[in-house]
Amino acid sequence: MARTTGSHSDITGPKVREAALRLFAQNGFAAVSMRAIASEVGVQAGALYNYTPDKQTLLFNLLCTHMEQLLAAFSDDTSLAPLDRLHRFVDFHIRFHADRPDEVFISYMELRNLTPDNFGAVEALRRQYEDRLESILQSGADAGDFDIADTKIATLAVIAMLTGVNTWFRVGGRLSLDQVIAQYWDMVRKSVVSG
Amino acid sequence: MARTTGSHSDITGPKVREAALRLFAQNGFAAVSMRAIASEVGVQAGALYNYTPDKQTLLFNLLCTHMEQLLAAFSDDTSLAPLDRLHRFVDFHIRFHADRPDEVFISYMELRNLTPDNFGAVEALRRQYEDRLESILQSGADAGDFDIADTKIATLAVIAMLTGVNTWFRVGGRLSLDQVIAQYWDMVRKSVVSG
DNA sequence: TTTGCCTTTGAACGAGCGTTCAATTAGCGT
DNA sequence: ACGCTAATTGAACGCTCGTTCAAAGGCAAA
Repeated sequence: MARTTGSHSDITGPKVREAALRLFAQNGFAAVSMRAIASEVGVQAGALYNYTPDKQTLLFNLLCTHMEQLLAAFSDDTSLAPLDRLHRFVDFHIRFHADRPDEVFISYMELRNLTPDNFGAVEALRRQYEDRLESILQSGADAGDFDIADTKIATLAVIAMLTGVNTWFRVGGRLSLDQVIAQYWDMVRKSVVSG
Repeated sequence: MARTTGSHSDITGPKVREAALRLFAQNGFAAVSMRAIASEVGVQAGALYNYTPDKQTLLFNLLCTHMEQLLAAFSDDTSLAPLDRLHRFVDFHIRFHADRPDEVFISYMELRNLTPDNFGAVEALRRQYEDRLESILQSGADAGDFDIADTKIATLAVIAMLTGVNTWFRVGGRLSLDQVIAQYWDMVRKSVVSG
């Protein structure tokens, strides 16, 4: 046997990325073999190399795509009051991340499995995202709406807190996503305003 | 050659755990071979099996020991005011974790490489620690000192925020640990009190 | 219907993996 | 000084890994 009935690049390509994403998130990059990914897709391992030059690039593309979608999805509105901009950021961040648990997970866990070059590229994208939040906090601090000792630290503190939602939140759990967002917004708001 | 000059169990045992800890933190459990650990210690791979029944148990012991030391190191004082108890927790958590970056890192990253039984044991220890913080928040909420919608969520939010320090803090960086703790305490305090 | 390309197979490669174990020897108790 | 024990070596086991590639065959255009 060689080429099989129904085989097509447009179908197999996305399936490879989806299978790799799910398996990397579940078992970790190093613990997932190309054969395991192939088996999930329903092809032999060799066929994967029509869709990625190697395993490393497969991971890199997943992380890059995720970060680019994250940056593209959030649009700040600098004409709003800093507090409203922050509110929109918190709401967006929690929702976007809750929708993509696997992507978020590998973006944090598998960074060290990137080559130095690839790591640098992903880090640069992450920093861009952090800068979006920091500029909001800086605006609020400049306007006197916020009381923040160091905006860089506050940025990292808020992002860590919000991203932590992904470690425990499950749809259909005790609380709805709206309830979760409401409480996190309450805590974030209080933590940065004067008082 | 067989037994080598200076070889001794009391020396090699700790060296194995230290090397495994460092390498697991640096490269990830799955990416570190027993031969790599042995090489770091200065022995052959076979010698490691005098100190651990297998690689999995080596990881499990590292995580277990870390969690047990964490639990043993923090002593709550329920006679204090909730705000003071929380202050002590924040200070303790950041200092303890900043002192053990490798242990903290693998405790978060390598949980999924544990067998289900081992995972359950470590999870139980982690939950004990979270419960310590939650009881502080609950006390403050009951006393009317804190304004918290859901203490379980607030617990996870605070811990995520505090543990996030480890992803960027480095001794000798722009800020001292005391400065970092001061700002995090400010943010945590404001996020839970009324306002 | 034929042609040629695109996709996939399946075997193969060398390397490295966790783990075991008989042989060997350093160091300690006597 | 000597024998025992504990620590270590080094080779070997069967297995899986990422990756390559000639061969094969489905599919679309002509």
